[in-house]
Amino acid sequence: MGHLATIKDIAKVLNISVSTVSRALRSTYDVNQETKAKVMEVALQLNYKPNYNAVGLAKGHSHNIGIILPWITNYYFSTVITGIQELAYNKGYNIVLFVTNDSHERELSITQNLSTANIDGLLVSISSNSDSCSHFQNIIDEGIPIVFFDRVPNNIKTSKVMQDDYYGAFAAVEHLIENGYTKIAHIAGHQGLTFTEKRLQGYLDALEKYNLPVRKEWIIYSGFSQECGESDTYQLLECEQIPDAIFAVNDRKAIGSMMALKSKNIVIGKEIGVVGFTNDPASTIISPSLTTMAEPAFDIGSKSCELLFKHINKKNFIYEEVIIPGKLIIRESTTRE
Amino acid sequence: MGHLATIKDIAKVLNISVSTVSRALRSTYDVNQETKAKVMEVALQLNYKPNYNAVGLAKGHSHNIGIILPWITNYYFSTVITGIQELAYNKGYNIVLFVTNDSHERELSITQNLSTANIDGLLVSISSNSDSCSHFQNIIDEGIPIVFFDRVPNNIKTSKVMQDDYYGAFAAVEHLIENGYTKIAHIAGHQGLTFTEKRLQGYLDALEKYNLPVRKEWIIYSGFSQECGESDTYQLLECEQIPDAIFAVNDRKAIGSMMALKSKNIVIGKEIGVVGFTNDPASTIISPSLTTMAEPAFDIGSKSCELLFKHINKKNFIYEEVIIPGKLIIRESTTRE
DNA sequence: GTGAAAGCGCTAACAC
DNA sequence: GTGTTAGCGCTTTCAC
Repeated sequence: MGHLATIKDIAKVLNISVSTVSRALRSTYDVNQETKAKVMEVALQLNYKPNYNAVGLAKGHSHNIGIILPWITNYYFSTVITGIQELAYNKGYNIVLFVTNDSHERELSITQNLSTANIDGLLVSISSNSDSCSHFQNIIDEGIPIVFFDRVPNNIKTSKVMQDDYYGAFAAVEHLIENGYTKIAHIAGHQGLTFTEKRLQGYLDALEKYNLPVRKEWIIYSGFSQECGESDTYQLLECEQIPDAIFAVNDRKAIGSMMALKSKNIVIGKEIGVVGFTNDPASTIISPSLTTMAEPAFDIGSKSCELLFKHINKKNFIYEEVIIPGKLIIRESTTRE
Repeated sequence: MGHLATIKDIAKVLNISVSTVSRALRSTYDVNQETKAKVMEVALQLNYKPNYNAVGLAKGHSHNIGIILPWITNYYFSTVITGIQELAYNKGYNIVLFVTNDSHERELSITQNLSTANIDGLLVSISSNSDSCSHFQNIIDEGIPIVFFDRVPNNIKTSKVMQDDYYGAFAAVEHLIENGYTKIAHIAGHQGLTFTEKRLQGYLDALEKYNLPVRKEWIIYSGFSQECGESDTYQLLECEQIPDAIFAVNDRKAIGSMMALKSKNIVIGKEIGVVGFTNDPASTIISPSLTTMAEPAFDIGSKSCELLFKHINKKNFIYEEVIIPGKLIIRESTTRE
């Protein structure tokens, strides 16, 4: 207790030098098979674990990757993290987690206090009101790579991975149209966020393709919460022309919307169709079940992590923007009869 | 780019020694106010960030705490992490996250590969089938403190923080009884887990208090998933005596149970009452809404973290077991008319 | 194939 | 109040 075994201890036991031990442990350079075997044995015996602080200091990297995101208490982000975790674990990297609570100030404070010496790379999903992203550019300039996922800034040149927000939205709205809905509203997310804009564009283009009306009052920007979905919907129900379908930027808002509709005794599907985005498990719990564009959250996580490792391993790795398609899951909320 | 500022750089600029810089930066010992101000200024100018690898090496600790838990993709655990994160952030600690996927093998591998030199303490919720917990005892013996939360082992002497599983279950079942349900079943979690046993005991004692029958076939152990809740319920419906209420070990199982009941057109509340445990947001999304014992997930996280810091700061801190009460939230699933 | 020694960035005696 | 120096555990030239 108290004293952890070091390579010095191993060296002493075998009466060899620390450098040999170091080499043996990492099976690098040419080291005698016998010596190596002995080193391994003693290491095991002494319960030796490398001190990553020391390794990091000596080698100039840390074995850590950081994740910065708005929240973890929802299906999407927690699943992304699980995907990241899986890959990082296999590569022997540790994950250091930072939660911004979707606050730009917190995001700033986190990035400014981040000791870049302790993080080999960063995976980030920016907060809603991060119009300026210079704090991330600074980090990149300091030499530590960043891969953005989901909520990506558009003025930084680095790898990004996203679900197919544009076609996802397009397909969701097209599905609504194919099912006979014609007055389609969109309850959107925070204005300014790239994916919010892309989903909006998909919505608009689908309407245009089918010559359906676009009404300003049918497009409402607000937050991403269930509550926002609820209040947006009440607002929609006050419109001069009441829509017959709602495309929500995510499932939480779609669910809020359904709650509002149910409270007004509006029959979902028949009177007003609702389609969401995510495929949150809650979409099968609510009744009627929610039609939604499923997001490949786990894959987004593992793909982001994969790209990050490429950046870490070869600097000047050409950045990539990866777009992973979603999958429309048709359920009851868009069924008319 | 490339070169990060070090205390040496600061020292060079001001033509003073590194130790003065070091002292000034940490505002420890007595250092001239003027010198200190200058150091701070240059540090800011050079965008100096301490290299925690080096600090860790020199001081023998790491600024990191680890979290090991089964999953993060559910309301409870992700909220606990958020609570931990909040406290850790304020104390300037980083969080290193490990997910076991509820696999004992993974848990073992994580703990065995854990370099204890890089973690000052550990917060853990054990996996379902971790009957043996010697791997955690080993870590404690190596000198790094552990605080367990929620899923705690009972053969390790260290701080633990839990919701009040026993009284929570007792109160939930008592609520059922007060509402006239008399044939109450319990769909439990994995056998062997402390909290599973405590909730079972609360259930049993409530029945006993009111002289209600305990039937073996009404108590089903299985996993914690919604699917398990569903299949457990189908099994219950096959019983010779069909229960008129179900107490589920958690909300996910309760929801699975409700799905099963709904598929059989059984009117929840009226015919069969259901009560859960957690207060997962899904409990208000499902219809009828689910009565549940709310768990103080966030507080569990921050309290665990607080205790861990106490252990870290004074070794031989007497361990504490903290039990945080829950709160019964009555909704429709236990309303008879 | 192995050892000696310098050094990664920082802290902490110990001098003065 | 400040400087000098050793050392944390490891990697890595450079010798041999």
